Amino acid sequence: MLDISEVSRRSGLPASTLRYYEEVGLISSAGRRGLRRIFEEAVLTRLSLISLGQAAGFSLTEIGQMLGATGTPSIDREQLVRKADELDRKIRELTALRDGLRHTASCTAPSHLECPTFQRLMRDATTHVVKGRARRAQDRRAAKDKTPK
Amino acid sequence: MLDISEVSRRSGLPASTLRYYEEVGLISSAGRRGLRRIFEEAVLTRLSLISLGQAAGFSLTEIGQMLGATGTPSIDREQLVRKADELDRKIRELTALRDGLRHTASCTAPSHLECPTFQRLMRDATTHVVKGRARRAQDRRAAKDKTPK
DNA sequence: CCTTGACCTCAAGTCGACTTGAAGTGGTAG
DNA sequence: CTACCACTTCAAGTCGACTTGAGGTCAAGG
Repeated sequence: MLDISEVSRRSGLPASTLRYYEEVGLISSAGRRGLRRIFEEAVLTRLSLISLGQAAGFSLTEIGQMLGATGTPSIDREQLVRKADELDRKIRELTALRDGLRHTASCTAPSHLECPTFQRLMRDATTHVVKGRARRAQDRRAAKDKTPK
Repeated sequence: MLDISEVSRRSGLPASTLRYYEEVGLISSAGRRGLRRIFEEAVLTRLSLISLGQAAGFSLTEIGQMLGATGTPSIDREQLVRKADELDRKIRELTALRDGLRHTASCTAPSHLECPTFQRLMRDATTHVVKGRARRAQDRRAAKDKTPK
């Protein structure tokens, strides 16, 4: 049983963030001692998963879904596979970008923008970045229409 | 020479975003026809680079630095290499996360949190996520101290 | 027993990256 | 020539993810 400062110390997250996470249902405390939250050790694992998910570019909402909204961390397998595929795409993008940067750094062409290798890398990598952007914009509009005010 | 709607169409970005990018100095227009902005073709390349950078998790500010604040896209080679290394780290993180997800999806253990493979993947991957978080928090505090109000 | 300080709540603030809306302007089709 | 409408500006709003601050509570040490 850990108090909030202990969780903070061991997770590296400020107490304010832990309270916030509890408020939005990402973690839960095992109860209170007086006013004070007490946490189980398991929360540390959950916090690791959250940080990891964030590093992967998922929103807290998505992470909440992946971890199971309600306490128990039993997860929808199909959803996991979808997320993994998403990550695969992202990794390919980043790899292309990294190669692009490396190439640009060592390319002796007068302007790397003229280099065909660079151009190809870029075009490849950008295609579905834009698609993703368009999709998210669409999602936003759809959400807004459902809640017209 | 393209007008803003043409750039919007070909880049997939709303006109409002293009104006915003110009305002913050990420792109520039070749001039005006009356009130209306006109852009060179080259802006499309630049916009691709910007989207790419975003997909890689860089802020617009960082992207501005990478692309060269002032018009010309000649870039600091050393900075490029640093960014590439950063991407390498991020790619490794994401790969670990992806493997973790895949493993979790197929693991038959009663709870994947008890699976040693999963635990190792997670611990490995989270370590410097937390470091990065701490660093950014530190940066914020430093920036605030310099501009005490 | 009383003070201290780590914890609490709740409202408001911040930051990045845009979007939205109202009100104005001017190139061009009819 | 004039009406239309795509463009413009500028201020304000939004969203996610937190942080900050004021004011309150209570367990433990002196």
